[in-house]
Amino acid sequence: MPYDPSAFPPFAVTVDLVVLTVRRHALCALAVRRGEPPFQGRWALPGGFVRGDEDLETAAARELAEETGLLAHDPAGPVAPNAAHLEQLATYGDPGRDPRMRVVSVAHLALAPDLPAPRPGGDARSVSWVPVEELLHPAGYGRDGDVRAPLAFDHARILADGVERARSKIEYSSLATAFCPQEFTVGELRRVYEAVWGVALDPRNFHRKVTGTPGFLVPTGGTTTRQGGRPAQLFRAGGATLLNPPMLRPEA
Amino acid sequence: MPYDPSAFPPFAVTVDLVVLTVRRHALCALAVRRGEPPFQGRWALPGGFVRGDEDLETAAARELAEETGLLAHDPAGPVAPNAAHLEQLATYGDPGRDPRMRVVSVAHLALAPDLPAPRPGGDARSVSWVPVEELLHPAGYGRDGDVRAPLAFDHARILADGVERARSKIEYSSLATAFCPQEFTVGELRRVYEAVWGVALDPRNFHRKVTGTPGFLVPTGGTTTRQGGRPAQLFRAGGATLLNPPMLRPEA
DNA sequence: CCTGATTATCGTCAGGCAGACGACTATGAT
DNA sequence: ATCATAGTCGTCTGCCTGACGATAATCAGG
Repeated sequence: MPYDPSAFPPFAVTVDLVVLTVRRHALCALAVRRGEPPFQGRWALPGGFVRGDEDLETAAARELAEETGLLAHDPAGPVAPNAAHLEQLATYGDPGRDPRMRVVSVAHLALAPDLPAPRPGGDARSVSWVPVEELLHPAGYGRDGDVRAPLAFDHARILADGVERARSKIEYSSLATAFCPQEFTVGELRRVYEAVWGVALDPRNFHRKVTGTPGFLVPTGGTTTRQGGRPAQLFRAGGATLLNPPMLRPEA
Repeated sequence: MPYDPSAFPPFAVTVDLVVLTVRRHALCALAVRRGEPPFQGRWALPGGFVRGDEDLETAAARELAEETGLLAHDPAGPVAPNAAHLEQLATYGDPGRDPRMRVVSVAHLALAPDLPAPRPGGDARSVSWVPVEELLHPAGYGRDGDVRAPLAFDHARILADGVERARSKIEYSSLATAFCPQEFTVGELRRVYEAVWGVALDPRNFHRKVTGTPGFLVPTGGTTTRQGGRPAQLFRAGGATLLNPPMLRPEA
């Protein structure tokens, strides 16, 4: 089998984004409404072609910025106020996943805090935060104008993989703080876990766990009462990235 | 930004394989010696181009079979005697990672039992099991004919990612049994963990843990004395794929 | 046959952590 | 003032783990 540079079939390579946030106690994903065939009028994940001289992660960060204005979080640099966690998720390359041509898509997962202004970029397409439940199980939903149809292409599977990655990763890492603003309370962090896992957690045990794990949370000294009730301490994310022992997800 | 099917740069897409096994108490990876530039004479991971009508996982399984004769394990089908675990690892696409052209490589991770005949396929290239320590830290090694040079391309990073995936995944899944033959003893399974993690485990606590986890191990009734000492019970892998609570990796 | 080396297997005990849940605190709303 | 709401601190119990003692069943060699 001698090497022949002309003997490989050409592929288009794209990045697709699973961008997750927590809004109003629900896990939501960024979705764009398709304006043209195939799958015209259906929801799809944002994404685009990788450029000829571009790194995969750079392409994902560029698409993220174009769609949301979010910057990918650089672990080495300073923490930008609108930084998001970004990591590679998986790659999808079935022949026929795009009817137009052979496309291999490197999906990425981004986690962002609930943005005051999650408005789309300069693009004219409709971009929205949609609860993942609606996107993954569209049958039971669809009040008023909602598109009651499954996601375009194989994006339902990509989204499901991204959601499962997020669900399992907040178990053993401090990644849940990526859903929170820079300063947050224990209760707000707990509501992130509850929204992502879809369960209720005991506030007292949760408080003991997260405040007792060294390096997870750093108190800032301030307090807030924005949730009502007794004022709560404000924290920032600490340096620890791994949670040991992990936060256990309750049985389904 | 109107859609233009001709506006994307063409990429070559390959699959690279991190095939791991445990031989003589050491974690080993399958490596091929490169016979031509670039990186002539260096170790590289096995891999090849994805065909035009081929699924990514199919391409990985095909390469695996070509290099080792192993079949990818089909969870739905019967357990073949030479079946290996195969899963997607990550995708590497830096411009310039291959000096010849723009190549995006979808790396896969395969875990195989120690094969009596791990001989290469019909290919003329030199294929060997090499301890991962030698491949990742070549400076301190290299007795007699060994190539004391780092892996070709970005394969050292791919291998490191694959090893880390295997190390973390045997913590919370029953995947370690993929390194064992169909029937194995608790001691043999323990030596797998010790080789992959590079630590010593207490045989008594390990025995209690694995035999006490429901669905992990199924006794076959037979015993063996192939390790010397008192005869040990033989087990098969049970149906459970998730270990809850996980097997804890001792601190480094 | 007896002895020691080797591996497997069972048991015990103390410490740590999680789930269940009681109690108290500090705010805003009525 | 009273209530609803959310936060924070404790207690208790059961499970799991790490450390380690003890026993069992084989083989090698005298």
